[in-house]
Amino acid sequence: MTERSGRRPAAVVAVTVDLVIFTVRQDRLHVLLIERGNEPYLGRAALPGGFVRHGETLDQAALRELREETALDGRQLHLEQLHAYSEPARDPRGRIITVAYLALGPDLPLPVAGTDAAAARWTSLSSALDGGVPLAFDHAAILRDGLERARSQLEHTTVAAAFCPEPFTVGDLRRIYEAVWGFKLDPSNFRRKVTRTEGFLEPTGDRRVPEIGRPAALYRRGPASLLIPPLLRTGDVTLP
Amino acid sequence: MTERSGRRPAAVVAVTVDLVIFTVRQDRLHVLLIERGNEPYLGRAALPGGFVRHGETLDQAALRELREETALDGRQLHLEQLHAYSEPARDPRGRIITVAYLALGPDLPLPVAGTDAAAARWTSLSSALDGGVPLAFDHAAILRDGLERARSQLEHTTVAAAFCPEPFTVGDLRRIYEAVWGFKLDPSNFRRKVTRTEGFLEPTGDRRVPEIGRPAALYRRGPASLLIPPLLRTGDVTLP
DNA sequence: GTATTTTGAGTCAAGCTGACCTTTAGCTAG
DNA sequence: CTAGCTAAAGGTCAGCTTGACTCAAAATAC
Repeated sequence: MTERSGRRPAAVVAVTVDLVIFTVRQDRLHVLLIERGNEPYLGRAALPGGFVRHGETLDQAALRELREETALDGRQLHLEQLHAYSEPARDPRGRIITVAYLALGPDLPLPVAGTDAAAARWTSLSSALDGGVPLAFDHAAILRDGLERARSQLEHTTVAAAFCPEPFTVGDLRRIYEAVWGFKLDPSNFRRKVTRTEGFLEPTGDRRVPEIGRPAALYRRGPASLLIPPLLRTGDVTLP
Repeated sequence: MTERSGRRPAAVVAVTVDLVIFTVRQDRLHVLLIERGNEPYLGRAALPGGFVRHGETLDQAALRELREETALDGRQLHLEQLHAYSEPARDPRGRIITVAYLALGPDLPLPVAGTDAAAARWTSLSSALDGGVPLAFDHAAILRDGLERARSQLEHTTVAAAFCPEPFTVGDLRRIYEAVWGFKLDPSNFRRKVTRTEGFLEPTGDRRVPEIGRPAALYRRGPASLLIPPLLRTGDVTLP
């Protein structure tokens, strides 16, 4: 910051973190939404989140909210900062800036009851985005940005594996991609791609026998984090 | 945010924006640094920036700072939000969160004198990052993140053209890539790539006669913003 | 005119992609 | 026991892109 700081009064604001927590259940992308128990937007659906406390970094606040809302410790899932939203009128209570985080995790245990959070539930992305479930504040825009980031991350990184409880099969992983991107992938070509990418998948040696079909080899997440080259070349993805 | 907001005291913080402004001069990447005229870090080099004012969005604050520091209107250059930095001890004056922005522009007119900003100057990335010019606050980390983002953006988008004053040649554009990425590209293959990417370059029909060498065709920026597929497949870039 | 420099076009082997086909391994129905 | 079903796993192949390379074109300097 510049020395201008001493002359103009600094705008003092409150800062929150909001979480876009994605998971895939029944082959469809879901987001964790809570029902607001206070004004404003009482009763409306919203992204989980809360105020940043004194002495806390944004990352720490996001991890704390994640733990409080989902009883997840955050060490098992992917968490990254998404964007800061600052429209002065975005919160009727006053000047509140929020920093959104994107979290990707396997089909998580449902949020614990009994916390001070109102009812939290997994909502399919289609219901959350088509206007059937109106969201509080600017959370619809945040959700759209989170979806866009998640789709991009799947193409360029190995985070898709964060959606899969270990161990998982190549088919499990492919269904993650299909749920997030919204279209089918060729199973054979997908397998060739992910198994040839060094460090993406580590075979456990075991197999899983499904109810129908041939048994599939099981894998763990490997050490690689980047997908080079990316998974697709045609970069257009359609909304669900 | 959740209803928890009403029970716990919200941490009230000041928010600043800091700008990582890159340009390419003499085939080398440069960043705009100011010399601090106030405590803390009096006399140290720092990224330009300042406090967000009341009723102002972060984007507006970043554009305003950009205008104040560089006399640029921001309509000609690329500006995007980079990351929010929130380490409680990052500013000795107290709890100050900063949202960093990345700006890419052509070799800009040097910052106007006479503003309340202290001396501002273009600093080569090598001097700014090798420790020869220690930066105030956590600005060294912000600068590294900005460089990483800029390198990634060049690979996946057409923002490299934002570094070039129009009209420009394919060689001009290639030298941008070489300066930001820190290695040479094959001129012939680079030309094939960028001219075949639909909407990247629009020929003006004119040519530019250089001091030495064959005249080069001139181009304007096209409407495309994404590079599909990306420019490289080997994704490793070395620091300057 | 010759040397030099940069642009611009072309060649070619190697590798990857997307589309498609075949086989394998388990289950279930009859 | 066999036939049929499903999904996994592996293979084929034309077409495209890439990276390395060569070569011609257009200007200036000497």
